[in-house]
Amino acid sequence: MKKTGKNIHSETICAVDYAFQRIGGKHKGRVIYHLRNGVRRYGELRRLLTGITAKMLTQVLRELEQDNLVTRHVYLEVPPRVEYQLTDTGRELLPFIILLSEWGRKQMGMETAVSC
Amino acid sequence: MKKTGKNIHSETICAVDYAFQRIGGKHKGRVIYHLRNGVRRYGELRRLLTGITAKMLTQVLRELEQDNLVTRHVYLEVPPRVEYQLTDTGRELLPFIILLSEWGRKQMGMETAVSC
DNA sequence: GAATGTAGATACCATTTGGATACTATTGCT
DNA sequence: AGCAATAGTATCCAAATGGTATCTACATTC
Repeated sequence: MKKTGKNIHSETICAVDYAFQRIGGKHKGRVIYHLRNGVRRYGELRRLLTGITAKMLTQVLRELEQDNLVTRHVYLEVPPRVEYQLTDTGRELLPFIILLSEWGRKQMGMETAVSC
Repeated sequence: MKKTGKNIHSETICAVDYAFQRIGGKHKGRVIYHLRNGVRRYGELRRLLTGITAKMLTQVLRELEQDNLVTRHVYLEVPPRVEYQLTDTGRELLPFIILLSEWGRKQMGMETAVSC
């Protein structure tokens, strides 16, 4: 519970700002990118997104869920299973993320470039 | 002078991360957006980017300059005149920013939507 | 001589964000 | 009984980010 106040995009007026608030942040783009091919389990994402801590991954996923960019599906099993998937709205962002990653790859120089 | 260390994208390996480091942050997208039609003076940008302080605008512009996304042209006049412009690399980002702003506008609902 | 305008710089503070570490619950496996 | 696996929480701390207020230089204008 984050105090109170401007947690959800408050009164943004600028569409560019608005969009950046939804996909900005350190890891959001990368999470969306790794959901590009469909369903992923929590643990899978954690292994894919090297350098992210459990706390951050959870936090980012929750924000994306609240933002209606991913869905979270909990299976009542033990050990637990939770699957994440892009919503239609989230999928609409994919072209952008993918193009951006291509731009990034180009800028980095092909040697160092890694899909992710 | 920001301490020392990982100021310039350190050793990012992920192209998505890399791209977000270059255009992420609270105002970068919007600054790029407002440079979409060519040259802008510092003061113009400040008036266009409502809600940004002089400090932040300067900081963002300097980062974009270091990142080779904008050029800074100082005229030795009094009162001073400084003009900013996108580089070719920066211009390559425009399609994405514009698409993103369209996505944002769509998401916001047309009523509230404002170009910027 | 004082005020105005431009494009900042600088110091200081508050908030936000991110990270390290340890901990939980439950079942199956050995 | 003890351990592994999954999907997290909780707590505390460090760093990054953003904001406020004040200051500068210099020519022009009042």
